[in-house]
Order: sequence, then C-alpha cells, then structure tokens
Amino acid sequence: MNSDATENTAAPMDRHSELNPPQRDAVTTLSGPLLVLAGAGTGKTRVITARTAELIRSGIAADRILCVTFTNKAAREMQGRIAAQLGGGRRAQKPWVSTFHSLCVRILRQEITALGYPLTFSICDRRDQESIARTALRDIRVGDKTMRPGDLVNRISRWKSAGVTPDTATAHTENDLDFLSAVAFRKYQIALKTSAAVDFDDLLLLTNQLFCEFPDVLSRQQQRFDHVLVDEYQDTNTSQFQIIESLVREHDNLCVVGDDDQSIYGWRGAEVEHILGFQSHFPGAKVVRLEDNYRCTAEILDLANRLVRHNRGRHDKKLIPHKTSGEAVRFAEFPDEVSEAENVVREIKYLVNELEVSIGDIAILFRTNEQPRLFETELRRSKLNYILMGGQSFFDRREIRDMLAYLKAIAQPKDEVSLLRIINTPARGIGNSTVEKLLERSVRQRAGMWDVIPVAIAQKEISAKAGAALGKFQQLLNRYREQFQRAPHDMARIAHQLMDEIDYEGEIQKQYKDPQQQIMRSEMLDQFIESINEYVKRSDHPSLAGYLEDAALEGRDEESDQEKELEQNALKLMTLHSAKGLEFPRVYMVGMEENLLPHRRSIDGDDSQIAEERRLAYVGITRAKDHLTLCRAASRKKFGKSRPSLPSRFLFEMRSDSESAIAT
DNA sequence: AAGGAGGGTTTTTTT
DNA sequence: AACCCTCCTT
Repeated sequence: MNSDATENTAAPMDRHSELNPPQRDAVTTLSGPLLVLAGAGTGKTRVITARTAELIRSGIAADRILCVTFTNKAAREMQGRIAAQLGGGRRAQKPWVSTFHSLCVRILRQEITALGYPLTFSICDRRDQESIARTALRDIRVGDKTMRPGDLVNRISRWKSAGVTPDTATAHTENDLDFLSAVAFRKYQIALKTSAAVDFDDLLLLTNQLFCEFPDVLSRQQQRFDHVLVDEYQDTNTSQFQIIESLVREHDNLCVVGDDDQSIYGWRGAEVEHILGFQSHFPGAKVVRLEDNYRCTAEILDLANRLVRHNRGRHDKKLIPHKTSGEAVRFAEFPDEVSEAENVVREIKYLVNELEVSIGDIAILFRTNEQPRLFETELRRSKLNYILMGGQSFFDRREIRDMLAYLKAIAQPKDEVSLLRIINTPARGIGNSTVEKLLERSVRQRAGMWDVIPVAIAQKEISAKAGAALGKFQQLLNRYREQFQRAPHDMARIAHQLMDEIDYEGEIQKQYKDPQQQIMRSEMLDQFIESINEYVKRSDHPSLAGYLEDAALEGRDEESDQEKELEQNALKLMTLHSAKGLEFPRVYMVGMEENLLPHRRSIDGDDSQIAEERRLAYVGITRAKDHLTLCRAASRKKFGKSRPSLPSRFLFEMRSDSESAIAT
C-alpha cells in the first residue's frame, strides 16, 4: 500500500544520549565481563560501536581495544561506524577490529617470527580443503559407504574446532562412518603438512597451541589489549572461545554480544553453550538484555516470536515491537519453482516501476545456493538490477583459481595441491599417467613431488619427454619465484607476464567455445591482475605470500565506492546465512518448503538440527523491516525431475497458537 | 598425451 | 540441467 519505502523510522540511537536504558547500561558498563543478550533488531552492533567509542572517550588508548567479528564485511562496517562515532578529532585513533582468522594470522606471524622460526605456511581455502579431502578419501571405502569431500571437510572442521586430533578421533569411533572419517582425517592432516599448508581451523588451533606452549607469547598478547569485544558471540566455537578466554584472563574486560536465537552455525562447530553459559565461564558477569526491537513491524515480530518459541533450551526473551503496525505478512503459494520466480519478480517489477519503490530496499532470501538461478533469469529478463551476494565469489572462479594456484606453487614449492592443479594446465605434455607415477613414488618414498622426479627419470618410470616437460616447468616456476622475490612491487606486471608466457588466454579460447564466455573469462583475468595491483598499492611491504594470505582471508578485496553504489541500487539475492546481521525494508523468503527449509539433511538428523533450521527461518523473518512475503512452490524440480513439495512445518508453527509449542 | 563422447552424480549453510 | 569422471579414439 504505502508506496514509498519507509525511511529509517527505527532506532533513535545514533547519539549516545538517545540510547534506551538497557543500551546505555551496556555502553557505560566499562569493566568486567558483560553479556549483552540482544535480540534481532535491538541495535546490538550499535551497542558495540558506542561502547568502544565510550571506552576511548574514557581514556583507554584505542589500540588497546580489540573488537572481534566473524566476517570481514562486519569488521569493515564496524570500523566505519566507530570512526563515525568518534568524530573527526579522534580520527587517528583506531581500535583493532578484526575477524578471528585475521587476528590469528597476525599473532602467528608476529610471534613465530619472534621465536626465530621462518613462517612459511600457505592458507588453504575451502576448495583446497575439498581437493585434499578428495584424495584422502580416494582409497578409503567401508562396504559401499563413501563420503563426499565436502562432508569430510565439515566433519574435520568440527573436530578441529573442538580440539580433536586424528589420534583421539580414531580412538572414539562408534561406527564405520566415524572410522572412515577418522582415517581420512589423518591422511588429510598429513597432506596438509607435506604441502606446508594450514586450513582455517589450524589458524585458531595453532594460536591456542602457541599460547599454551609459550607462556611469554601469551602474556605478551594479553598485554596488548585492555578490552575485548566480541560480536555474534553465539557463533563462537571452542577454539575461538579459548583464544578469547586466554586473551582476557588477566582482566576479564570482555564484552560479548549475541543472540542465542540466531545461532545458525552449529554445523561448523559453533557452540550455543558459550553464550548460554557465559555467566559460569566468567563469574560475576553482568547481563544486559536488549528486547526493544526497532526494526520490524509488530506483525513481522509476532510471527518471529511465535516461531522461535518452538525451540527449547534458549534464553527466554520477548522482543517488543516499537514500530507502529504495518501491513500483514503475506503467504504465497505457486504451482512450481518457475512460477514462484516469475511471480515474485513480476511483483517486484511492479513495485519498482509503478510504485517507485527503491530496488535496493528489496531482498530475496533462500536456503540453498541452487535456488537463486531462476530468480536471476527472471530478473535479467525484467531488466532489474540485482546482485547475488556471497555466491560464487571472484576467487572461486576457475580461471582465477588456476592463476592463484600458479602463484601459490611459486610462493611455496611444497604446495602440492596447487602444483597438481596446474601441472598440466594449460597442457604441457605432463599427462595423467606421469603424475600418477610421481605421486605414487612420492608417497612410497615419503618425499616431495619434485624430489622424486630425478629418480623416476633414472628408473625410466616416466618418459624422457615428460621428464623434459617437467624440467622446463620447474624452471619456469623457479624463474618466476626469483622475479617475484626480486621485485615485489612489480608483482602485477610479473603475474601478467606469467599469464602471457603460459598462454592462459589460449587455454580459455580452447576451453570455452562461446565467445561471450571467452570475453567474460578474459575480463576476470584482467580483474585478477588489478586485484594484485590494489594489494601492492595498499600494503607497506608487498610480497607474494602476503597477497595470497589476503586472498585466502579476505575473499574479494574491499569494495570500491563504485561497487557500493551498485549495491545500493540493486536487489539483493542471498542465502539466509549470509543475510544475518542485515536488514531490508522488503523481504521475500522463497522456497518455504519441507526438505528445503528445514533442509532435507537436517530432517534426517536429530532435533537440534531442526531447531537450527528454525532459527534460520527466524533470522530470515527478522531481516524484514516493513514488508515480508513468505513463498512456496507446490512442486519443485530436483535432479531434473519435478516432484511435489510440501509446505514447511515452520509455516504451520508460525500460524498456529501456543498449543503446539507446549506440546513439543 | 589430448580431446571428445557418454555416463553417472549431484544440491546446505561459510570464515 | 550442469558438472565431473572415465573411457575411447586419435
């Protein structure tokens, strides 16, 4: 009805004096452990930033304050908000705002070098992990049971974040699957080690290990920070908890902010127990509850409250709406997923073109990454601007991964994962059989790939031709290694030269027949060179390893102003997971069906997994400020086949009254 | 060794 | 429907 997007009617809280009483309480409690239980839309990030600013005003040096976030995006945003809070005069003062992983890398780099060891590991990203997992699983099979690499990586990640090693994992197997994964876990760890690589979880584990084994390292790090603040505390896993606990042990000046109802990362090792048990971990902790919601209309909030009431074992809180009522939440049903996309997009087109709704105010949220495709097609057809957030990132594209693998193999000669990726891309006469033989020998001799080549040639295991190709390839890598070392400021140019020398463009022409694809891929490569350029510009001591580290931790580098503008004028397509922490005037939650939300794989699991899916739905609903539409399709295609799709159980739970809630 | 055809598998969520 | 893997031909 109301055609123009409702402006920020919310939260009169930008000024400190306009904080509501509990918020002010949280902001001005400056020492000791503090738990801020903040429901959705209650201004929790604002409390963190205001509190940080308050600490600085009270005389704490900014660089003795550490704010920890989970994503780089959140870190950047927080940095900006704190700067805004402090105003111009204190612009020079910047607290440390960092993700767990960047924090750990910084600590490791600093301290390991200080201990006199060379720091030469490379960081594996998710794709690398999966490819290691794939080889680890290759000849492991129990009966006909096999495991997908992605599942293994998740399992290993959960183990690692809980401090489980391959040894302890093997000791506690209860079934074949456990045993299978424990064996693969060991192989995975060995592969990482021989590649001189660490994964994301190792960064945290190594930091903890460093703290345990070198007390002076720990105390040095403890003395760096007088205050630590953690956002989204419900998502901390055990190693993250340990790091935080170690850092604040001496002074307990720890402020954590979170909402147990928004814990949606249990599958990767997050433990709600950390937020539920905060007061027993940190005796004497003060607890502040923020229950005044300034974001959602009463109708939206009512729905969210009703849904989440079906979960047990939560801090009971009730969000109080502070917005005048809006329109009713809408429920829509369509015959199939194509029609769902068509209709949602048609409505959006109408809103934007006829009612002058700003397209940047609209978001479509979904459970899985396969869902947005249809919406993309429809949006493009309707000539509506959109961005797919968090999807296939820049560094996930095949050509970028290939180039990165080159750089990694150059930076770290031991990195066999990267080496294997590019050893014959573009084709240079080193075929599968050659690689197989080398791999086999390297496992047998427990030596690196490069080390076994001379023997393999001497034994006539591989052809002279392949041997020559290998020699030439090694020379290429060595030559570039030297060049990158000699002129790190020239990295972008050297990388470009490398690309030309291996004729990667030619490879693209060969691989993709479609000329449009070819153009797009080439553009990607240009952007890749550009991203190196930007790295060199912003860093004091650029190095190849430094660039690769950034690429692994940051994903895409900071958005330019241009991109920010683009983002503002585009509809957002994103998963429920990546929507956490954001808000939009208009939200469409699509695919509200059994097997999708809750997802099939959590239905098969235990109750706690359904509860997590329920929280996911809760997160989605509470992203909406004014308008919310919940959509479902009566049938949906899966693996190319159309099958009937039932409405999500959550739809019934939201609409029914408390009886069923009590029954659970 | 390279390229292409055909067959089988896949889709949770992410720092 | 898209992707990956394997096998087959050259």
